Amino acid sequence: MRFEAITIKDIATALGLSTSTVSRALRDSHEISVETKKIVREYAEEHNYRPNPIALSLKEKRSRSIGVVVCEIANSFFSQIINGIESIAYDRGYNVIISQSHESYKREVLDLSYLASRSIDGLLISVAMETTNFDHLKSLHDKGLPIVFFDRVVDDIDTHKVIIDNSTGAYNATVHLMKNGFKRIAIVSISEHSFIAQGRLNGYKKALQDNNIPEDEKLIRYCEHGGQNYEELEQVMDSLFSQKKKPDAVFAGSDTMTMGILRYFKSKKMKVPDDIALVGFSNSENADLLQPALTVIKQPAFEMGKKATELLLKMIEAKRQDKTFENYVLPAELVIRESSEKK
Amino acid sequence: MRFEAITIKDIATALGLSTSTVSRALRDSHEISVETKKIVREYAEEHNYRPNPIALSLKEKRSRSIGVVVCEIANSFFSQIINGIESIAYDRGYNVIISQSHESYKREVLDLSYLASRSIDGLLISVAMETTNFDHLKSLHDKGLPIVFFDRVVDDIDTHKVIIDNSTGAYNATVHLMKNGFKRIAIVSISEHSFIAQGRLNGYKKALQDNNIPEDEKLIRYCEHGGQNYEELEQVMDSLFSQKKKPDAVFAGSDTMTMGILRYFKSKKMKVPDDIALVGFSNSENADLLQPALTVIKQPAFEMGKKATELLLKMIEAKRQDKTFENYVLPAELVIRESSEKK
DNA sequence: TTTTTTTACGCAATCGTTATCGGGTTGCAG
DNA sequence: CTGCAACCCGATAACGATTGCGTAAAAAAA
Repeated sequence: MRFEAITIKDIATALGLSTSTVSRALRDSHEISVETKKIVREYAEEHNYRPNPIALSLKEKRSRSIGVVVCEIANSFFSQIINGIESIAYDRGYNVIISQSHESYKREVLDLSYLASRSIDGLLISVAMETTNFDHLKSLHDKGLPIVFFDRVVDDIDTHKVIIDNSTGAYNATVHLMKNGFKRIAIVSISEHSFIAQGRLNGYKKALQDNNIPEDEKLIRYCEHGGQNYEELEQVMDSLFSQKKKPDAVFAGSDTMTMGILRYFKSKKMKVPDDIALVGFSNSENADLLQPALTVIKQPAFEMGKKATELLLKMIEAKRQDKTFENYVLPAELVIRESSEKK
Repeated sequence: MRFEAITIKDIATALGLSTSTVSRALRDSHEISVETKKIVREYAEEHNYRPNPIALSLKEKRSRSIGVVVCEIANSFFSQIINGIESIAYDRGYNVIISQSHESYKREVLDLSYLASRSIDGLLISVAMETTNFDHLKSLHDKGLPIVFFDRVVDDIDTHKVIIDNSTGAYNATVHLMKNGFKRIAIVSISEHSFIAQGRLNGYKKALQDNNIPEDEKLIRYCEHGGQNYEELEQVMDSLFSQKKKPDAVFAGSDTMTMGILRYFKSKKMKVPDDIALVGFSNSENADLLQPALTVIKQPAFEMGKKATELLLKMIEAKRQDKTFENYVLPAELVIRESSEKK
């Protein structure tokens, strides 16, 4: 606060001491007498002195702020993650600067240069779906900026990563559908290049294999933009359901897509689960209130944010940099509801 | 970035100039020769020089960051607002520091002292539902901190405010229910003390009056904690529906409560809208996918965030403080769906 | 030619804080 | 009585950037 903020200098002149003495007294240095400390502290307390964080940052060459890049704040999965990030950062006295990439590579590069110019101490990022070139991240990493990836990670940058066990999540969901009698299970996935899509696809395929159901490429579809625009999703769905042998269940690869697909079914008057079953990744708080109540794979978003932040702060505050990095994998939970029940 | 960040001093020594010359060259001062400017600029460009924002903050006595206090990030209404805030702040080069009050007065006070200690240039706040004493805000306001209230405002602090037209929103929703033939319309509102609850209640009452329906106090209920915990809501609903003359429609006063009430009805096997109609405030993106598709009053959250931020930045960047403040009122939109249709 | 003005740059202070160095006073052992 | 810690504290220099002031040299005016 610039508003008549009291500084160490003010205390010094008021008490007839030097700034260094005041500074030391407040930091409880042994080379200041007990009485002086007491006087200084009381005065500081009384006048509600707070060290100027900006001056400290300048001196310590650290901003005590961390940058966060997500695609969208207004997406329950990411807002829950941010919640987790905040909860740790707040406790440890760090600022959180949030930027959104809106899944755009260009915007992500811009965000990063902005964050770098704000001199962040570390970075938490879930890369945009569009991003296939990681030079902007590599260059920051090479310069020594502590980075922790979460959810959408970059394989060939060596640092901490916090991910969901996408494979097992997808596996469980697929097995669940098969157990409920569905035979032709389609998967609508986000961009094929993405790390996450790979994991989810692998789980899906493994589930088919383990149950001796042959893969059918016609049942595997991708949305390059992750269903951010409904039109893309609609096209993909149209092509999926214009086939002769239609799927009897759909497994949706992201929150936005799960909702989009449900919306698609409604618009086509397809009854879920009677005409078609649906299971999808989703962190919506209200999946139980949907029509039908949706079977979802729920991700521990809050924990993810917490864990990623803890790892980042550990890196930032480490005396010397550690060369061993964690690859923290969180389980995804299958919540079974109506949308996957055969009638 | 502390990572080998290039400073003005580095440029100066590299080019055999003084820091002042470099600084002025970069700021395009007229007292630097064209050639020198060119040399400096090229060198700066080449080495990707960025002025250290922390040093600037210290000098200019402003942090270029604004504080935001909301009750919950992971609530679509507020995350949409934050989205709006970010969109403006980002463009104007401001940081956004977000804190959550979780509707707790204590936490709100803590948040504010934290933000103040982070030396924010201005504050955007939607006060917690618990908060009835505003001294913490008044004291900051008196010290000269620019504040803009949004959504939940404080009447007796004189500054910019951005609110939703709660009264008209509630009025339209109530009239809509009456037009659809509902007679006993209950309102379940957030804390009675709140500014918002008052507006919504007034709209509700006015709608009844205008249609010559007598008010019935038994149909007006409050949740002190705004339905943050389901138990509170359940109790209120139980008492509402244990009456002899039961309501045939419910008007819910907040996003959380709207979802909670729908959940309540489902748990009690009450069919919406056949047994009971429901209309509520909600900014959920998926209200159309609910069972039943929900008639909601949707608030222009994104715009609200934008407008509040614009006003705040205007205050912050004003040479002299203006004494006339805007009370910006945004319209709420009634989106009609199944949950309010009589069959 | 001399004086004045302009040009183009450097010096040093400043923002708030801490670290380094140094200095004066006291107590105590040699 | 001297020397040397121990104790308490002050002056100063950073951190990176801006800015008022000073000034040498060049240009213009006298």
